[in-house]
Amino acid sequence: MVSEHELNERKLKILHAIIKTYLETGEPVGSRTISKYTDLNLSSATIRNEMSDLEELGYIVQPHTSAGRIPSDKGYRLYVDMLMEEKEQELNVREEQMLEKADKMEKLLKQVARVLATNTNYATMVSTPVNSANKLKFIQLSMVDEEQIIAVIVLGGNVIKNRIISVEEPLSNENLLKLNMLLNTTLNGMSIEEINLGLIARLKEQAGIHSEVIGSVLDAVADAIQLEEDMQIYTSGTTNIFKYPELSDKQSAQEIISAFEEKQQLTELVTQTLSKEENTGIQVYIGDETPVQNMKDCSVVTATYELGDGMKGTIGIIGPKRMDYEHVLKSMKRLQSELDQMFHKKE
Amino acid sequence: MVSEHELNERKLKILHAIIKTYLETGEPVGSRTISKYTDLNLSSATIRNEMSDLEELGYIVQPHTSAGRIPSDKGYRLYVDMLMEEKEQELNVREEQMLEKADKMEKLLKQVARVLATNTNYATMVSTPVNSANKLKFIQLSMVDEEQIIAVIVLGGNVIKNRIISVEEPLSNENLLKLNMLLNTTLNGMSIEEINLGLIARLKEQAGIHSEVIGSVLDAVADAIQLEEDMQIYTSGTTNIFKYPELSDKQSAQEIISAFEEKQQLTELVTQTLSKEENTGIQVYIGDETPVQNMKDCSVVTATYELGDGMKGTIGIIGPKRMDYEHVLKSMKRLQSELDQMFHKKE
DNA sequence: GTTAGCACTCTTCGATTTTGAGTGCTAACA
DNA sequence: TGTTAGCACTCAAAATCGAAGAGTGCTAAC
Repeated sequence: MVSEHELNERKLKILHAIIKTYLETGEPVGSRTISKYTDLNLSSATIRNEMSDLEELGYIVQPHTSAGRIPSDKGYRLYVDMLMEEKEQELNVREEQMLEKADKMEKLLKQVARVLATNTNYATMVSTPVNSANKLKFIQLSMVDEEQIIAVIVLGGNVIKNRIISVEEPLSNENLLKLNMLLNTTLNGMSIEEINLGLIARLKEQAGIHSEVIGSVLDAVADAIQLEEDMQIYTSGTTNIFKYPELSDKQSAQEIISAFEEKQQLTELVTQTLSKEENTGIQVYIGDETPVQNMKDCSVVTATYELGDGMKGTIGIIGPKRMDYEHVLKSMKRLQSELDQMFHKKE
Repeated sequence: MVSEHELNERKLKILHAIIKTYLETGEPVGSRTISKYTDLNLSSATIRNEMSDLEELGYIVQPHTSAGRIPSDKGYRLYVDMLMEEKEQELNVREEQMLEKADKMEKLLKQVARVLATNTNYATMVSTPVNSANKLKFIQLSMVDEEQIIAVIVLGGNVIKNRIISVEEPLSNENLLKLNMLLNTTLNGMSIEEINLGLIARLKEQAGIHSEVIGSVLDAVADAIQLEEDMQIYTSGTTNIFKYPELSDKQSAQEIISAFEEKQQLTELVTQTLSKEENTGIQVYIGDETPVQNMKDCSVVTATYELGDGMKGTIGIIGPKRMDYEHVLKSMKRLQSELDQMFHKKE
């Protein structure tokens, strides 16, 4: 971690100025620029000396001799942690409207991804909410036709799952009713961890001749309750990466886009994000810090949102390391609170 | 359409040779190459004369003077329609295994997309099957808790939909049973078109005090039965386009990748494909022929697959115009029949 | 400690040249 | 009459060259 002894105030100011201008221009920044556009009133030569020190300390690097300096990962990290001041951001009415319209959760989340992408000019992702400790709320079996039973399973947060179960011979209405009763009274409010072998054995016993149906049902329940399976991830603005030359060479572009298409890696990012419990729920990964290998030349900002009932989802922004962190963090926070409002208005 | 008078056999042979070598190399092909690598035994000068004719007829074009020739869209079209001979293709055991493993439909389709992408080196898409004339098979209402009813709707092909309906006061078990009976006897086997206002009015009347629940339920049914809503599209190998220089400049790449991310355009492609009833179910769009604007510099090959019950889905391959049509068509046909087998084995 | 000045390094950009593939045309040939 | 050798010509792509310019590091003076 950065000690204060390492950098005096002047060095900090210079570093700040370097990073800020680099975020805007994307070009290496030289000593002359800093000397002119800050209120330090130092000559370029002095700046050069300081820059030389900063480079030695690892906060900035030179792409090649006789080029200006650009921030290193360590420099960015310092910037995000200490230097950056967050500016107030006005509400954008148009976005507001876009979000209002979305009626269903799924559409809403897609919309969120899109709004965020157009608003920030980075690539974005939004995961559907999942529940790490999900509880059973309701089970119902019904005969669809002679050979098939449909099991409707409602989890906390009104997540609905269905499974079709095939049986040799139809169950009578009466038996079905009994079975439903049995299942509901026994399993209601239970989480997946609580449904153990002993319980299953007991259930089967009570079900008598229908024990094999119980087995199938419990399999279905266990299957349905697995969260990863049905976490969806929506992405938007992937092609925004082409706006940043440092990411749009074939090699990088290919890696990043692959990660966005094969959702596997994003899933990884989401689970990792959700597992870390931070106070604000917002995390910044710079370069190598990211859990997604394919994005090691990017910065990734994630936020978690909550629905109550323990349901949590993740929003992510992926862009170049010279990302406009102030803007992004601000947008994230706004979205977070907006989603919060929406979901809590609904209930 | 191409008349036979326009091209004698020698011209056809030369055109064939040009296209074939261009498909392999991706570079404009000159007269010398053709004269050397065919059994025509003609000098390059003669070939040049013929090529000049072929250009005048619009089958090939010259990117610039003093370059070789490349096929025009018209040339490709002739090739696909007449010239191409499909070579036999050996079964690939590894793919076979990959496909076998997938247990659920969703996974299977994702797998199909992936296999096809790695096998062909093009970008691929697979749509989940939808039913253009879907019928209601089963409806069941249940109380989840005091204020919420869950409606489970099963459509032909065992497609299951759920809707949650809020009510002011709970329905008694008895009433629920009646309502279920009423709904099932009335609506069973009906398609969306058959559920008209008269029927709805009659239903509401019979339901008595629960008429407003009926209204909500029917809304839910209508909503659930809409096909577009829940057609999913899986893509794979989008980044394969970077393998073809003619598609990997920023402009094109961005357009194509956007189309793959925002599924809107692909949905368009699917509906268009499904609406055209061809004998083999395989279609080839070359360049401007494609329904997807963003892919006008590509060739698109689509195939439809069937599940019975009128459920149909689409597989698509998107690549450069100089696509290996033989290989692609062969792969498509194989996949088609393989999927057919699988789905009919299951039932 | 700060700064002016200067030599030096590298990239970038444009202009120019070179190279090589490929054509079209003409004249000769079978 | 169709085929071919030969040659002049064209043009894109690659290589070469020479500023121009941005920026640095170092030294010496303030």
